[in-house]
Amino acid sequence: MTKEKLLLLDGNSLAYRAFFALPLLTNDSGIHTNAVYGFTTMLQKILDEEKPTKMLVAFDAGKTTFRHESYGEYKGGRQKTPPELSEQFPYLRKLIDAYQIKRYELEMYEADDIIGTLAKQAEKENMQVIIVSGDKDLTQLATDNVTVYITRKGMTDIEHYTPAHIEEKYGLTPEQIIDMKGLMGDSSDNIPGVPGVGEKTAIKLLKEYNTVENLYENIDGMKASKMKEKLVENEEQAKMSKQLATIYTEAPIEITLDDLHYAGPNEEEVLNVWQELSFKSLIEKSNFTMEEKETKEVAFEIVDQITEDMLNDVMAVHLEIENEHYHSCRLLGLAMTNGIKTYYVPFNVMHQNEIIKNWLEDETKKKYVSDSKAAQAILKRIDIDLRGVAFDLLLASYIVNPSISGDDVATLAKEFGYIDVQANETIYGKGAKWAVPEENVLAEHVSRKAFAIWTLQPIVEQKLHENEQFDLYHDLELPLAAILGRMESEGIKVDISTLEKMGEDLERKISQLENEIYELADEKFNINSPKQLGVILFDKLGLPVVKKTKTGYSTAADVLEKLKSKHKIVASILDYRTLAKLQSTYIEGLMKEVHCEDSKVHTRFQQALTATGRLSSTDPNLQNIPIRLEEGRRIRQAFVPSKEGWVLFAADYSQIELRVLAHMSKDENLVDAFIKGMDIHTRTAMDVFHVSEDEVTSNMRRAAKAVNFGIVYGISDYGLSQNLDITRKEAAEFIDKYLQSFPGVKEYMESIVQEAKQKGYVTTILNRRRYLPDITSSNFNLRSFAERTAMNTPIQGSAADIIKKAMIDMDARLKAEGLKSKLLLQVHDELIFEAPQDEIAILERIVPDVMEHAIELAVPLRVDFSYGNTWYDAK
DNA sequence: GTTTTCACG
DNA sequence: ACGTACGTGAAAACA
Repeated sequence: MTKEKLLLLDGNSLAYRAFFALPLLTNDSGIHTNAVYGFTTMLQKILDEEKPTKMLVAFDAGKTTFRHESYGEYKGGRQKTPPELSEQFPYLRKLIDAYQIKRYELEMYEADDIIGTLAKQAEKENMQVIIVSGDKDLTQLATDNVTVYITRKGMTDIEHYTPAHIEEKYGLTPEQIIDMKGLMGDSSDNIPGVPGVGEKTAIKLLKEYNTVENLYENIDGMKASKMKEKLVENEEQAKMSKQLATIYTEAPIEITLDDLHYAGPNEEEVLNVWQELSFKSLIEKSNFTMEEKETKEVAFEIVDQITEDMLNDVMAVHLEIENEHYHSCRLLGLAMTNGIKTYYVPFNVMHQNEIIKNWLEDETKKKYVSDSKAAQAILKRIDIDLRGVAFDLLLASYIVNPSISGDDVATLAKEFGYIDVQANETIYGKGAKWAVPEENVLAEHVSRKAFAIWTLQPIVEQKLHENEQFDLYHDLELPLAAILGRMESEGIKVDISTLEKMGEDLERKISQLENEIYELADEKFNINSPKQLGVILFDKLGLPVVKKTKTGYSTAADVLEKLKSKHKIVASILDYRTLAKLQSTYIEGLMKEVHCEDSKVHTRFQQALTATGRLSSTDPNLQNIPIRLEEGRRIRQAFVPSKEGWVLFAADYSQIELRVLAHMSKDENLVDAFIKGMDIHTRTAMDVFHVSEDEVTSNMRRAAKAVNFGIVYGISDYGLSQNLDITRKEAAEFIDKYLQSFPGVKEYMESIVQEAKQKGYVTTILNRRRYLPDITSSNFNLRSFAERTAMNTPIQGSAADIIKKAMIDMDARLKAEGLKSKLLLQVHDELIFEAPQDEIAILERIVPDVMEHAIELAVPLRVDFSYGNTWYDAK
């Protein structure tokens, strides 16, 4: 028989953990669900990984325990359980019952004691025991057969405490965890410990004296110190604290190990609870079987001929494509509905059909769609110019909440509680099993999508109005989608032969470096493998380990940079990395993306993806083409105008983010610097270092520049210290000096974090929102992250608003001036056009004009520009 | 599928 | 004490 595996869960602790780690989710009827949700994801993960044969969830019972008898103040001063959490416990119990897991609580004892008692019993029976909790106290129970899992940030990140791990982490045995707590106390349980003794001191003392008792037996030998006094003064308190922290392993429990057999969940029951709690993503992902959900009937008709009477003035339309690569994949068909009649038109019926082409191109015929940019691009390929888009579900959802992940209609619809669209995966399968289903199935699926868009249009628009975001959606994102669609369809020409030549060049250099590296290492290995490279550098060559990753040694560039002086091989590896990156990503990768029909790349700009409102670019990503180093920058020589006699014209905002910060903070000093047109980093250096303009050294300017970056990112001393390779203390001093010089910035940063805490979100100039649920987390890391995000998002997001507005204005201006010049790319703070040579003089006038006045700020916006025969030359 | 690294603003 | 700078995408290795 295989060994029994017992899983013991600390119900209260895990629920608390989940509650504070996750944002306050609610189900459709307004009940809070985040604690149950976190518990569930953690439970699923552990069940999948551990496959236990026995299980129990222990809960605390009642208010008083035996610990209160010896110490009345135990757990005193504790905040009342928030009502948002209390209301979740009944659901948690229901869920555990649905999983058919035993749960247990015992008067006068805590969950810890139940778990400790059972763990000891199980160990005697030679079982393998896993304890799961959010509370590190439980680690005192770890033995060779008992592992304690503690959830870290989020709920599914779990740290495994074995005696070895505890030894490594604290240098203590599991039993000494109790002594540690006796000495340092625990504020959350109101255990006093010895005042002035924290974790560090406690560990130091225990390494010398092993236990609290032994410490006091030998305390006379300790040399006189403030700490010794404290220890002597608080001997009783320390001993009592240790007692309080000790988990009682002989609780009078009335259940036995035999009662804990676990045979798996009642899947239907679990699904019912999930349904009740609106755990849509879990329902989606689970492979639990359930009788077919009663989805609403959607009557649809597959048409083999299109007639005028089918086409109304307002309809929802959905174009079904094979996959996300809409510049190359097949169009399968389209569905359209007016809410009463729904039609599915297979591709071969709509193809080269004048009636539907005319309707799709008719500006006065309003279309509700999801992802209008994709629709426009795919139709363009069959010579149809989509017009009259009046609603875009994808963009509207993104404006309501940019954190929504997924861009398919099923996912978006579910966000608004509409469940009658199936996931694409359900219809098509995935991976090798992917296939287009028979026409009836396909037609129903696509019809359901169109119907969902129709149904959701008023609901989502209402939400936009409520949030005062309708203008942002309707006047910015929606027209921008059409512009981006044209940019993508137009594409940018790539000179393949230039890339090929560079590739051959690189190939030679790379193989030479390879040989050099093998020679220096005295063996061949895969330089691309951080793991193998780590072995060579740190084990074989004995270089000092600067930084570790969670899987081993870090070999990142900043680490290697510090090792450069230690061994010749390091510089070669850095060079190799640079060239290998160029070769694989920018030569080979880019060539794969060039369409052979027109020698162009057609990127896709993701318009509903980033949390801040920026665009992103994929297949290929044209927003990260090298520029900083000359070798890489030459890649840009391969990007050329599409027509003879044309050039590429590039215009970029200067310091847009800091100007946005000046505008929003109204800091007098920062505003003044921009109004006077000063070099902002030099000006910052003058103020921070208290020197005159000509006394600013290049190092001072460099430091000031890093501080300015830090400010935009949501400053932290640690981050700045890493960037400048200085100590944290020095970094903190820099920041302090900066904030003294720019008091308005300081005030702004503090107020934006306060606002985020109060409202739960931050906004940009055009009222784009980003929700920050972690801003109130009790977890330091999560909260700090959210605070930095609160500072950064209005800046980055407002800059994104500005350039998007500039793109719309620019499009109108080009049209108004009757120019042939075309906008091709956007790279966050710059626009790239191709233009006939004879329009350059005009562009030099109108591009900066439009960009600089897209949105008026309290400081001027400044745009630099240039042009040339390739992207490289537009510098 | 996740992790590490590195390209950009 | 806690351990990260903000926002992205692609390639390669490894599990």
